[in-house]
Amino acid sequence: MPRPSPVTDEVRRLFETQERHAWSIDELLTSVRSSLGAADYSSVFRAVSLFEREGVLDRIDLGDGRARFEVRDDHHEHIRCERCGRVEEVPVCVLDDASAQVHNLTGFKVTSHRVVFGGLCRECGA
Amino acid sequence: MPRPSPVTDEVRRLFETQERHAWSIDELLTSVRSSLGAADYSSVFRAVSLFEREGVLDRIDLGDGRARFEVRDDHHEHIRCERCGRVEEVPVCVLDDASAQVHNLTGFKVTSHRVVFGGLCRECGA
DNA sequence: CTACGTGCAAAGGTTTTGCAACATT
DNA sequence: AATGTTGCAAAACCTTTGCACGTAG
Repeated sequence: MPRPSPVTDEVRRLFETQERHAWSIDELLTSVRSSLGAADYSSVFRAVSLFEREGVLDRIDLGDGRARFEVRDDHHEHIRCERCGRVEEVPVCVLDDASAQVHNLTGFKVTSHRVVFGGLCRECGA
Repeated sequence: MPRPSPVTDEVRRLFETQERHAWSIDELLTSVRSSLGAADYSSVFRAVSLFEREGVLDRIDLGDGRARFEVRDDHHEHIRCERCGRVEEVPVCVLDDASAQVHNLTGFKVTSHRVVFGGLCRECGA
């Protein structure tokens, strides 16, 4: 039986139950603190690092200077509001057949891609 | 007549004459030092910041933790070797007509996008 | 003398790690 | 007693800024 690990458990629970996408460590920490009362940044960091090592989470970089984590599932892209920073999921992969073209153009063996759209969300665009 | 500004001039010269894409500040600094003998990181930083403000350079983020700069020109995507970090240009935009689809799917007003392919360059893939 | 470019050093922000304390097995 | 989880603090890494110096106008 594993030892109690409230912080790690709460981080896991957040990813399992919440609909949120692309959690930053700070966002996770805020949520964990509201549940547990207290927690340290490094503990949350170690939790997501563990899950990333286990292959449960993917680390993504949206270009806003902070790492974000989300459950590893079907590939998709992201869209981030350039005004408020809100991040949502683009539920399709628009590049599935572009890789061959990229290979032809560059000679690289394409193994991954990462797309981030920028824009204004419904609230900010109004 | 402007004052002498060897560092700024040399950074400008690198962008004007070199074929390299997506310079990081450290890469610029190394190159400037090999030409001028000595230069400071902050001077190179201020040069690229100036050029970015002037609209001559674009800052891009390839997800490797360092800012990169390149001459503002026709929009294109990037591909980065996941092993050696080499960055090359993908001389097409594979997303020109995907924005409307993204808008329909998310409701965001799409104003930009950023694509980074990952892969293995010809040397590393062998 | 004034203004600008530069170097130096330090501040900021985020990620990462070392270490000791603590609790559970 | 041993081990794993956590908190605290500091290191590490990159970007950014404050300040003083030196030089050209």
